[in-house]
Amino acid sequence: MPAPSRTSADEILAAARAILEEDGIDALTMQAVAARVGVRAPSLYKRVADRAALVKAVGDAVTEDLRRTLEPDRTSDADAADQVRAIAHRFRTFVRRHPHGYALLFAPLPPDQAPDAGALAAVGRPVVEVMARLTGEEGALEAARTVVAWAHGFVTMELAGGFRLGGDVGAAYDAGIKTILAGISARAIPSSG
Amino acid sequence: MPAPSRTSADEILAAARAILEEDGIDALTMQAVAARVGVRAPSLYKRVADRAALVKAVGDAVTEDLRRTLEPDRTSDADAADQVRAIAHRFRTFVRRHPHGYALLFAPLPPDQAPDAGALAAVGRPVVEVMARLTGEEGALEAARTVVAWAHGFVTMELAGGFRLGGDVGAAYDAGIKTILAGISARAIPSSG
DNA sequence: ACCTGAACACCGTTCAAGT
DNA sequence: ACCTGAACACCGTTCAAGT
Repeated sequence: MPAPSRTSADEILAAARAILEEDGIDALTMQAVAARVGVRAPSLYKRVADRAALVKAVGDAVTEDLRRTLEPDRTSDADAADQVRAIAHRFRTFVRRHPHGYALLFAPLPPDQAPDAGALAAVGRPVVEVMARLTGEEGALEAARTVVAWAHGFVTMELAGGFRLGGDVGAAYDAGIKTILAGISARAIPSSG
Repeated sequence: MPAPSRTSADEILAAARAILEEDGIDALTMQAVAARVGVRAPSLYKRVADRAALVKAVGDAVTEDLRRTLEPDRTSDADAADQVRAIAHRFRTFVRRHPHGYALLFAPLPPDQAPDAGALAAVGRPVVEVMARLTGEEGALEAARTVVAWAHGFVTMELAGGFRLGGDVGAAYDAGIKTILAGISARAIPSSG
């Protein structure tokens, strides 16, 4: 006799993400996920291979959300530097809203739990695209990497409490990106845009 | 009848660090540490409060090693920009030699396992010190934060595999720091040094 | 076809009992 | 004093048995 499904892979993934964001990675147990979707832990294995696959799926979902968040506004007529600043601002807002999710993307995880590295690398593509208008195509990738590394480092250290030494962290963030952009301009011959 | 000690807090800490560096944080179990020092797991509780305290001690020890690694060479007569580049280079070398240890410093850990945030923040002090010669005292802290955030972000993404898209990563690192320093120079009025 | 309790391996931790 | 086996709570995972 067929027994009706009481949950689904999507519901399990959503529950896992909610638990992660609320209580962190250590709280993301199979039993907690099962309780949240209303089954017992063994039933989860009908939908997901194991906990590692579930953690990976969560990381991949966060990656995709972040990618969408950073998509450039191609209808904007703001100058390229301002568009980079806008992307950087959306990035920091995302990370502050999803601190546990973002931390998962760079957590020291065994390979079977780590999110797809290619997809994660592709998240920075909008920055390369906009940067090409500041540096030309040749220098765009390197300049984008510098901006992305700085932004990632800044928010990671902010989350870790490394910037408590004073002042307005948001203002420091905007000052930082202006410094980076100034360095990029000083070292590149801008093209038309 | 007193029983002789078969291990010590120092030996336990060293064993924990070795296991972390060899096999990562998930391999750092009380049983693995106990086996390495030649006792059973319950005996560890005579020397360390619990696993959380041991993980924190490992992180604090890594922090202290990193702090020593980044100390500026105060006898050097290299110009300030070259000294910043030298510190950045020692930083990347340290992280590549101790990837699991460095990852631990920014891992999403419960508060009782996280390394001391104040000590971690103090690791960047040499950068502030040298930067003051480029920017003056007022701008040194902000400029140092920008360099530190960028360097941290760069190596973190390098470890996560985010820079596979090609080329010489070491050269990209040096190019990045030159860009940052150019931006700092462009936005600051240098003092004498 | 899916769900469940029971079972197993593993880990952190406590504690009474050994020396 | 320190060490140990046994025990407990917890977690991931498998599987035979239910519907």
